[in-house]
Amino acid sequence: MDEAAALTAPATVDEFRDRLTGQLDDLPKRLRQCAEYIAAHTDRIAVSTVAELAAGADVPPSALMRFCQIMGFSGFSEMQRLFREAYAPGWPDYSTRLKNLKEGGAGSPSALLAEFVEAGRLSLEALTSSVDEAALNAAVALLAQADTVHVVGLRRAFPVAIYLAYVFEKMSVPCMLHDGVGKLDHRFALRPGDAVLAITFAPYSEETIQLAQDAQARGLPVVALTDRLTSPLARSSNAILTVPEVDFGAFRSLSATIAMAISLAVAVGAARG
Amino acid sequence: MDEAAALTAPATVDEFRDRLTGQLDDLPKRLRQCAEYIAAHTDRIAVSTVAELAAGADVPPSALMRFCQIMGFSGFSEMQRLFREAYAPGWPDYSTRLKNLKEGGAGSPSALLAEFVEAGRLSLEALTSSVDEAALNAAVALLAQADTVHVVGLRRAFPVAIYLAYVFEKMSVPCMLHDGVGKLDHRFALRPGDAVLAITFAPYSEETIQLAQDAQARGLPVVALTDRLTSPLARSSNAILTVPEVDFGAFRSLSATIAMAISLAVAVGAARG
DNA sequence: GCAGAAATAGAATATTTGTTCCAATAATTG
DNA sequence: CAATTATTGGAACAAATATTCTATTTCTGC
Repeated sequence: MDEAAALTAPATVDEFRDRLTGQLDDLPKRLRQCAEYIAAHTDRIAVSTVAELAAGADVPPSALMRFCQIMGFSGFSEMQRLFREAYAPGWPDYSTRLKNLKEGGAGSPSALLAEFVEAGRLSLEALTSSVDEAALNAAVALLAQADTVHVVGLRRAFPVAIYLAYVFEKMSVPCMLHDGVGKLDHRFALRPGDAVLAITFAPYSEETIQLAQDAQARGLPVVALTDRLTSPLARSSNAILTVPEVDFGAFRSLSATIAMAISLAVAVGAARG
Repeated sequence: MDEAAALTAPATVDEFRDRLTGQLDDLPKRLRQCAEYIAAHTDRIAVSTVAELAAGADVPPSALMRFCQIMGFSGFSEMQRLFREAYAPGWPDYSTRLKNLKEGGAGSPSALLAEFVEAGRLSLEALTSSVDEAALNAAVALLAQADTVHVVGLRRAFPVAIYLAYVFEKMSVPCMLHDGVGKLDHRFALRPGDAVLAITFAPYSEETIQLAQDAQARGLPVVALTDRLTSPLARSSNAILTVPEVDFGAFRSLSATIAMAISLAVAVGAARG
């Protein structure tokens, strides 16, 4: 009676999402409303009633029931069971432990740690929503074609530059780190066919911007890793990657920046084979 | 009729926990079973029925109802509402977005990014549960008393060492970074009254271990930042901080390590005033 | 524009789930 | 040890919730 696809209910949340996106296009009006609301509020399924979800999607409860059946479940309860069981996430302990750490009192080492952990975590989560996949792919392509990758990043960006150089080395990608040691200026090491990976955050480092401009002027591709699209690097780069780092106090956690950097480096290494 | 405390229901999850631990001691057998089960499975309240929780606690449903009332709620439903509403943040689109990133296919840049983000996040969460507060406080005390802090960390630990040096500098803490540039060995820069902060992870770097041993032999305090308590640094350090970093592929995210390092540095800076 | 099919809304129903109450039991006190 | 009080278990009840059904509306293809 039913369509072939609907015979078996999704057994995991991932399967559920796949089926949802797969069916989204050929669905009548009300059912599509359901699908869209559910897609945007998947997390609430476990803790809501049919009536609540239906109200949220602005459809009558019966429409939502039909939606559940379209998705392959016998009804709402069966669908909800999937999400109630899948709902195990780190929530409980994690925030409790964080709270315990903070109890040492403001300024205590463990309270500080809790703050930095939280800043790092927020940064990472924000990164998943702000990442520009097209720019990331472009950046990988540019660097994968380069003869030598020149990495530049100073001050607070220097740890990231160092780590990038380390990863590139491990992946056998020819890489030169412009570290400013001895105030030596290696700009003439830039050769045709090379590419530059420039990293800087506000307050932007003059030397980094300079090198990026130089490279750009000589026709070399530049990839920028920075904090916003309005960064001074924007004008002189062919691909711009931004990371929304959450600061605590005067210091940034670097978690998101490093995650982005290492992904970039590994992808480049892989693309070169 | 009721005890004074029970007149008003907890308005937040934290208040709930406080009241729970407060009452745990003077509770009859069955109610204590409830309290203990609930304390251990707080996260399941939002997605379970009275019957399920009661079965888990091995008490009849009515006992659990009485427990809800003892806690100040009118009944189970009211208690559940607290947890259903409190549960909004964190999970919802985050894991969705992560999944979308992964959909680029294994090995695609955005899939890699998703993996590294996840590794970083897990590392940070694990850090909150594994941190040894006593060791952390001891480490801060040791470094706060030092004339000069010597930071050493090479290879994959080098980015962390660099960042520590940067933060110490910003906080006006006298600090010397042993960076191995030119293979110069600065071990004779260690003066009485100084302290060493040594960072290394498996495979451990010989030079780092060496410097720590030297310092220890000369009576200087050594703080170790490493991956396990059985690290070779353990023998030659006065305080040992371990970070449980989750790797993806061959590379570690460094998120937890950096969070620990920066907390340590800021706490030391603050302690010095 | 007219069948026929598909989709929809809302009311009616069935089921699950929460809640109360009281008799039975265990603990406490004089 | 008896009397009183507190605690417990389970059955009966009430409320909330999911589900089905059907008349009505909206699409679709000719």
